[in-house]
Amino acid sequence: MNYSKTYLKIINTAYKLIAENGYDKTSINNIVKEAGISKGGLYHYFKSKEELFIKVVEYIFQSFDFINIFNSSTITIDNYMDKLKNIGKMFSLIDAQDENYFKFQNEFMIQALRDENIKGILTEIYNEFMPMIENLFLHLKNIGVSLREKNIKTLSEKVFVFLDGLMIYKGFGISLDCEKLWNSFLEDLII
Amino acid sequence: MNYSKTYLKIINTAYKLIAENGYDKTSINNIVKEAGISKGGLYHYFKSKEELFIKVVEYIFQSFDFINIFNSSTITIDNYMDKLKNIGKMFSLIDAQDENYFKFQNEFMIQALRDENIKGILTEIYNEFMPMIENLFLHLKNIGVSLREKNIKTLSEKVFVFLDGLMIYKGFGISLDCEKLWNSFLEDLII
DNA sequence: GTCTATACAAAGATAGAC
DNA sequence: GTCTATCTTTGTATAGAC
Repeated sequence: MNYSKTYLKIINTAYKLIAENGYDKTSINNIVKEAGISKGGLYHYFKSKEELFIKVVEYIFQSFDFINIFNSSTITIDNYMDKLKNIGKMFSLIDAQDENYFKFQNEFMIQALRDENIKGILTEIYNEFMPMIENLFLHLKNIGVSLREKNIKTLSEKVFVFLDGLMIYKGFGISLDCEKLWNSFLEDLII
Repeated sequence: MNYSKTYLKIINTAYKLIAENGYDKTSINNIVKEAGISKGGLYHYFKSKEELFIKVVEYIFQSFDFINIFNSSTITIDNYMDKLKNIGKMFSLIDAQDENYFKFQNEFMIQALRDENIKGILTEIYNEFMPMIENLFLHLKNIGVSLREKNIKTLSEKVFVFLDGLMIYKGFGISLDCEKLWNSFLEDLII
C-alpha cells in the first residue's frame, strides 16, 4: 500500500496515544493536536474514530509475523527445546523494538469487548493463531516428544492462556521475567 | 456497615453497567436512569464518578474470600491434589453466582492502568494474593510434594499468570473449560 | 435525602473556504 | 488535501427548592 505522509502520521500518533492512555481517553482533539494537523484533515482520511482505530489495528498487526514464530517445519527432536524457548524471547525482542506494542494489544482486546467490528478482527487473529499452536504440538508429538498432556487441543489452549497471560502482564507494565516463566512453563509440559 | 437502600441501589447498578459496558462507556446519566433515581441523589452519596467506582470495587472485593481458597492449613499429602483442583472449581462457582464478576474484575484492572487511586487498590490485592500462593507451595514442598520448578517464587508467578489468564478469558466471555485447563496445568507442576 | 434545572467543558462530527 | 468555524450531543458536576 502507498500511504501518504499525513495518513501515516495520524496512524502512528493514534497508535502511540491509544497505547499510552487507552481508546476512550484518547480524543480526536488529542490526536490532531499531537500530530500537528487539523480535525478536518483527519476526517478527510477517516470517517470516524472507530474506523481510525480499526485501521491502526490492521496496520500494526500486518507487521507482526505470527507464522514465522510458530513455524514447525524446521523443528527436530534435537532442536525443539531451543525453538520453543525462542517463543519466550519474542517478549524481550518486541519490547526492545516497540515499547507500546503490548499496551496497544491490551487496548485492542478491551475494545473488542465493546465493539462488534473490532471483535471481528480479534476473532480472525484467534482463528489464525490457535491452529498454529495446535500444529506445532502435533508436530512435536509426531517427532517423538513426550508431552504430559495427551490431548492436543487442551494442551494448545493451556499454552494460549499462559502466553496471553504473559502478554497482558507486559501490557500492564508489571515487571515479570517472561522469558524465565515461559521456560519453566515449557519444561513442565514435557516428560 | 449499614448502607441505605438508595446507596446500595447505586452501587449495584454501577457494578452491573460497568461490568457490561466498561467504565468509560458507563455515564452517570446511564446509572441514574437505570437505578431510577436522580443525578442530585447520586451526588449526595458520591462526590465524583471516580469515588463511586472505588466504592463499588471495595464493596465487591470485600465479599470475596481469597484467604479461604488458598488456605494451606488443612492440606496433607493425601488430599493436596483435590484441594488444588478446588481452586479451579471456583471459576464455575463464581460464574453461577454472579455472571458479571469476571467482567467487572477485568474493568477494574483496566482502570487501574489509568488511575493512580484505583491502581493502589489493585496493588493491595496483589500484595495479599501473591504471598498466599507462595505459602501454599512452600507448604506443599514441606509436606513432601515433588514440584518440578524448585524456585517457589518462579513457581508462584507462573501459577499467578495462568490463573489470571483464565480469569481474563472468563471476563472476555471466551468459552474455555477453565476447570479442565487448570487441572492439566496442575498435573504438569508435579513430578 | 431526593428532586429539577442548569452550568460548563469536551466529545465526535460536518460545512465550506482556500 | 488541509484549514477554520461551527453544530450537536453528551459528559461531569453543582445550586437550590422541597
